[in-house]
Amino acid sequence: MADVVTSPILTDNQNKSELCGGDSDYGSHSHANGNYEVDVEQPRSVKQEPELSSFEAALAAAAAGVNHRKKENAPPVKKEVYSDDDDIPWAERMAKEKKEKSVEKKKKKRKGSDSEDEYRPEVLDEDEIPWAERLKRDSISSSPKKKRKIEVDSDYEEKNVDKEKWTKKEDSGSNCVYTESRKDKRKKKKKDKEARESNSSSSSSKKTPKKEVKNEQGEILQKKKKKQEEVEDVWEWWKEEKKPAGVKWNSLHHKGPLFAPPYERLPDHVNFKYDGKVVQLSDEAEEVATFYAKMLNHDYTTKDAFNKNFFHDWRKVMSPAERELITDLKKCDFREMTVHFEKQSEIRKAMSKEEKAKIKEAKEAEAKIYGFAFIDGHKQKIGNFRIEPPGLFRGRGGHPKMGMLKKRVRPEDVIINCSKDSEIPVPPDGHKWKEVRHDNTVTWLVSWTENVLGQNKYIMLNPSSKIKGEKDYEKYETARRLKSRIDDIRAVYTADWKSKEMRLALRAGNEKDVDEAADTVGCCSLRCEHIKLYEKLDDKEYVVEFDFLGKDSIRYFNQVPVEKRVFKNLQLFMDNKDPGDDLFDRLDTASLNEHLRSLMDGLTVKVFRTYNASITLQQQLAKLTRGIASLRFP
DNA sequence: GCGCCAACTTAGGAATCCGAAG
DNA sequence: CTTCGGATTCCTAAGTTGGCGC
Repeated sequence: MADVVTSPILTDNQNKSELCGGDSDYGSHSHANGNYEVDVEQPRSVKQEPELSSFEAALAAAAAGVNHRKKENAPPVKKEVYSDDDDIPWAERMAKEKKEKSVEKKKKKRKGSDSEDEYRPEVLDEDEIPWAERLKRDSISSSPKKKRKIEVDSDYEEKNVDKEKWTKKEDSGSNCVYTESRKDKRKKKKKDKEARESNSSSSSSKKTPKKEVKNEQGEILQKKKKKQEEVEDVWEWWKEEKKPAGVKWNSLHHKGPLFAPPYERLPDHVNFKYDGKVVQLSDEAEEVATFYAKMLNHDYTTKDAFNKNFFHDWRKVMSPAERELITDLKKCDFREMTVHFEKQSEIRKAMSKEEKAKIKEAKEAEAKIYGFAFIDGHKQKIGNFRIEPPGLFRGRGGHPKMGMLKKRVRPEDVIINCSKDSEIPVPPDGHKWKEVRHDNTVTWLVSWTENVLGQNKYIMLNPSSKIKGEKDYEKYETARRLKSRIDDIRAVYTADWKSKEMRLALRAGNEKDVDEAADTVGCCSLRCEHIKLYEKLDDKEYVVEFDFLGKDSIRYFNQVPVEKRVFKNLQLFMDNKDPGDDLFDRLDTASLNEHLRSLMDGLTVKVFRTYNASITLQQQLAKLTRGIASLRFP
């Protein structure tokens, strides 16, 4: 069975490797046996996240009295001494234990043997050896075999190539030709095969014109050749020496960003009407009006905040005369524009194959120029080489800024990052870059500041690139280390909980400004109003009910029976607080992660997410592929 | 030490592709 | 051939995290 936690190969470039965990529900069940069932019946509007244990960890950290940012404002945590051990505030016990542990740790360190950070399981099973090392080891022990594997169709190599949809092929001439990924080719090959068969077996059955078949056959040979060279060009960066800390590249060369095409005015017969009368808008005002017209049938335009923000920003780009005339959005009639765009999209859909192919070709030509960067001499695909076009900000949930105008990005807004000795990308005619820098401690090629939230946006490499792959690799290695430590770590905070654990699936949750973003929370930013405590609910005792908006304003609702002690602690946390107060006022993501790092080097909340998603995928794969030998990972 | 922010990852939703069924 | 719906890809919003400056 494929070892998910082991292999960076499975961290595919669409971030979907975590999908298995991401869409499944762990939170609503207590998994004493560790078997996480995927619950497909979870209502879509109420989402449960997979990072089971972050909440426990949060509680642990909170209780351990970690330093926090809002200490001054926080009401003092009630200190009570209980005679019954069962009723001693968990927070206090944790603090005590932590102290004892740290003393023990120091003792151990003095002995000079295994410090926590250098923890190694006694026996390394295959799982615990980093994938790269295993690969190296394998290549040493059986290098001829390995070499053959690369040439033949091994799963491992195939996945790598798949990740790279387009790979460089040095043609006999100086031109670089890009071949499609194996996956795509497999599909094409299938088609080709069918075409050939139908051609050779019966000349009468002509599904495709003869001329075309001939071409395709020619292509097959070429493709075979390409396929071999493509494989040779896979950059096996995981076998290379690592760069010094902080350095992300030695040389970086690219063509800069591709800007959105300039605005083209609507045809004369498409009109905007105000108060029933046709109004000729200026270029700027018309462009922004089209953004709204394109969204007229979308839910967004029924939202007050969206309309208000749009109208405010639209009026800003109007000419004084327009601004004087157009004062009420309700009197604006965009329908002709909307109909025009709908027609256009229908025309696009109804285009002939040839026309579509032409457009595709033109896009590919753009991608050929702008879609690649050379990093340390290797050609790598760029993730998003097109600069975001202007439009209306589509904030999700109840975002207060939805509908605001996202302005057109000009070269003067753009910072270019490349190596000093490289050919510096040329800005469009008559323009200048905001800045050209040569910072090899970051991975972005281009950046600009977006005007709605004032945040930086970046052009970065595709997930299949070395830079992203390496990070992904690290991520899974950390998750793998967590696999060997998870029992210890859980034991730290569940020592007294015996059988029942309070396992939840929550994000960490950072503080944020309610005026700047939707009011969503995670574990660390939960407020008292987000939980309800029931001593008894239905037939269960000590039930905690969670009801809040998580990431993307997706509602999280869950009722979890917990250990009495956990329940009492939550009661304690809620004591003397208003509904709007932070539940864990002594906790934030920084201190939580600091605490986690003390348990394991490199451990953060996110690692639990990766770990849980991976282990779930592994378990599900094991369950569903039992006995299917052909699905074995090499 | 704490608050802010740059840099980076993750994931929702729209657009597009693609294949099966009618 | 058309229609439909699921899969895939693209785009970018919304998170997390670590480091830096005050």
